[in-house]
Amino acid sequence: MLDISLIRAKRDWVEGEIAKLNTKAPIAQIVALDSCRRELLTEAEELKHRRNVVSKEIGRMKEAEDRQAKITEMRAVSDRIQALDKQLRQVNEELREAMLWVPNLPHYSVPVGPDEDHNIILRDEGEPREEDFKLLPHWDLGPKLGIIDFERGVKLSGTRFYLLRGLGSRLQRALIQWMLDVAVDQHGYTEMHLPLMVRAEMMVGAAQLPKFADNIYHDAEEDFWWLGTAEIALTNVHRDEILPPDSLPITYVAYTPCFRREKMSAGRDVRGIKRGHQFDKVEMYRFTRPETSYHALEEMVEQAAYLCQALEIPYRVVEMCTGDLGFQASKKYDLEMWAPGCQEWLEVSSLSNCEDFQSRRANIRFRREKGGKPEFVHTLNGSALALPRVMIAIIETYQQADGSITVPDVLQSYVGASSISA
RNA sequence: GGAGGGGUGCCAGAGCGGCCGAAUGGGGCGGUCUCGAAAACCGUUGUGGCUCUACGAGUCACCGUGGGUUCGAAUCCCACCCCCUCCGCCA
Repeated sequence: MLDISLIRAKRDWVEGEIAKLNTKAPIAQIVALDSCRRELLTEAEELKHRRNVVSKEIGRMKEAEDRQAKITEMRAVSDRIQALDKQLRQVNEELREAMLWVPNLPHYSVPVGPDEDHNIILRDEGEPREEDFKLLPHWDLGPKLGIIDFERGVKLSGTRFYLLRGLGSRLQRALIQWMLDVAVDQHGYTEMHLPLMVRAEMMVGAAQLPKFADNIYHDAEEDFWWLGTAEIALTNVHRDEILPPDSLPITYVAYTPCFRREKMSAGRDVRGIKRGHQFDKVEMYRFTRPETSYHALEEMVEQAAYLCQALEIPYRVVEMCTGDLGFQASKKYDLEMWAPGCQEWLEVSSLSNCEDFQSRRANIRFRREKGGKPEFVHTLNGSALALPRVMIAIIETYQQADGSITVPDVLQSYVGASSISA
């Protein structure tokens, strides 16, 4: 959520920034509702002041006649207040709802561009593999090795579901374990185990609702919402808190399954394990002071990139342009791994600085010093990494001429094997 | 799932419908005393909105949440959320 006073003071500038995002927001409506709200508020509060004063007088009055006269007068005042409050409630609700549809604004450093074709490839690491034999895509190699089972996944749950089997399952578990260990042991993150379903307010706080309701699994009976990413739960861990001085930065890492309806990408990426309704992910998360959040973002990019390097898989770092920033981010980087079988760059990580966009929604603040005024924290999130796509990259990159897969060095002790064969 | 109890400020804990933004104790912060510390004593200790002649002033709101009754609600009524205890059931 943006600061309403920013919209009030610099409306044209805000509208210009939103235009860069190649999206729309109900700014005109917000400005109108805001001024309406303040008019109603002023009148209501003046009347309430009068009522407070006179009501105290009534309490002290002895003469029944005087008393009754004042009570009659105040009855009218109260009726008016009630009417104003009712209007005010409605205006407030409309204003809040409208504010929830306004996207975050881009950081000044973000390149301006209408869509993903204008993203910037910052760097490219590692040589894409070329062989004299044909490198198979994972959807062929996986079933051949008995480590991915598409048919039975579909039998159980329908399209976009699959099973991992044997060393395939173990390889993924090894990756999860290894990535958590790196985050905790090398980078000092605190590991979290989270609820996978949360209340609707958490979805609003993390800026998933109201805009992305279509993409979220929802249990109507209990009103539980399933995580599309651990970011949603992590954002709300410190909801409605004022963090004491010296508590920042707070850094968390969590492994969770993620659930997405994928309504927007119906018919796309249906082959293989690239885009399922359920996938696993290790997520890094930080709460920082405003002045350190961009440094933190760069650190997180390096931490995610380290994983790609350690796995010895070619990857690249892409900086999102304004048109591809999404709803919550002020600045965002993607990490992509090269999958030589399906000949595709796969997004394995997305790292964002949301500044105070989520912390305003979820009301997460901190104090610089004892007695200082509460300020909103900055929140950052980044995958480290998304499992299915890393699995694809490993399976395709490490395949051998005999059809087996060599296990990357860093994972061998976790997998308990150096290669996977049929 | 059944029965009961409860949600008040940083914590504990009071609170006849007006004198309650809230007693009292503890904690924190500042000070007196002290070579220093402890003890004792004194003072202080929330968040948000709006307005303005704006490093300040005024005002409104906030005692789980949302409504209602009333001239006036922490106090009365309704709904919801959460917590605790006991019983039942269960990985």
